[in-house]
Amino acid sequence: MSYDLLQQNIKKNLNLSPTEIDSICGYFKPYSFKKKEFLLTQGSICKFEGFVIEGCFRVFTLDKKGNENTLYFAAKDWWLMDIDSFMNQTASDLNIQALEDSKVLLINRQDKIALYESLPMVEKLFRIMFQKGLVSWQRRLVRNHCFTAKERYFHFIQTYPDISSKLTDKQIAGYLGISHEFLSKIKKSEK
Amino acid sequence: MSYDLLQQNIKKNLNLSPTEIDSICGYFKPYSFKKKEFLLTQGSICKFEGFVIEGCFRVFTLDKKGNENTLYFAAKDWWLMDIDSFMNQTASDLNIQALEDSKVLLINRQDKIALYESLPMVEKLFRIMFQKGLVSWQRRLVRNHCFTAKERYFHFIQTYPDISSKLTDKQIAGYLGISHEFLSKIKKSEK
DNA sequence: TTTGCTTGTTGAACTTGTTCAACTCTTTTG
DNA sequence: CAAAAGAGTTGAACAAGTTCAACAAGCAAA
Repeated sequence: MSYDLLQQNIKKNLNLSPTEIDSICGYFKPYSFKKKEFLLTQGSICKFEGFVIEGCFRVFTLDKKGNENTLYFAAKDWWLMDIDSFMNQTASDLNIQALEDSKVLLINRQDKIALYESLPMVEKLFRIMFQKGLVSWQRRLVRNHCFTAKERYFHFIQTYPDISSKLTDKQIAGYLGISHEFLSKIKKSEK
Repeated sequence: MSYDLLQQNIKKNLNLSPTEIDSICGYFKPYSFKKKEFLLTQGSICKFEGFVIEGCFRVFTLDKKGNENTLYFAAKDWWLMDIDSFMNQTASDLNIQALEDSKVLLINRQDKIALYESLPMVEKLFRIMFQKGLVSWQRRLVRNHCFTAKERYFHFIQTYPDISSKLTDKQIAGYLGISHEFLSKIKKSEK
């Protein structure tokens, strides 16, 4: 069943009773996205927070020059959201697009609020999740400052072999913050 | 009284009763740090989470080459912590140093856990705080990818005029992820 | 006040990464 | 299947940022 993965993911973060986990999961509804379909486009308001069951998504911004800057990829077992737009109902800066046919479990804002209110432990769950997220973002920034593009590339493919194998080099370059031409040269230099 | 600032800061994040805010504040104890004194050094375990009342701190890593990489500065009204080391009691990667004589309110790990347990709303408070933190870190990464060093420099001094005026150019360069020589050239080019 | 340490400045040579354009190869789509 | 669009490669010229070294200026401590 498609809720297994979500249940396991919750358990990894916080030790909750099966009943509690079940009621949390009950708030999430399954949706499918076709390859290239958008779950969110910049300028619109984020209506859902999600958890990926199958497939892969790319979360990115577009700057004025038209450069795509990838914040992160969300494959199976990853959370997917524009925190700011979802919580504050402001226009989003982000685009979220399916890289392949994908399945997600989504919760809308009203239900998320109801979930927080009905089960106080959910506050703790997300407090822990966001806390872990913060640590990863801080580490990523340090890597961006200390490492060269080449080092960042190898760190990425070694850390996320399952995700990086699904991606085109252009997408990886967007994540690393370099041009795809330069990534091509990095790969050549290593052969 | 030195707790006013912490009370205000909590209120900005979550609407709690005065009683609740008071009991949260009760867990925090005031400490003073002399200029250049360390609140945390890398390799040791982070014993405290803190809130700055007065002065300013720098949170940074040291890579193998000896480059100082500044994650952030924490002046008055900022939180200060190594989340990872504090929660998981693992050796810290971070150094936290007072840039001037400073005052902080600190809470130790045992009390933080007790605080979470005694007042469930504190979970929500920190969930919201970490959520906001995550958004800022995501935005900072995007800026690092889209903006040049010059643009990042002016963004920083315009966004945090109060903090940046306390800092040396070397410290700002460490935050922006560039050499201090290059920052000197950026400043010259703009005159 | 003198000494020493740290910060900031500048130039030259260098490295890293970008941009643009041309070409090939693959994938998608009608 | 044909056509078009997208992905990857390569080279040349360029821009951004680093490194090193030398020097000046400011600050701290004795």
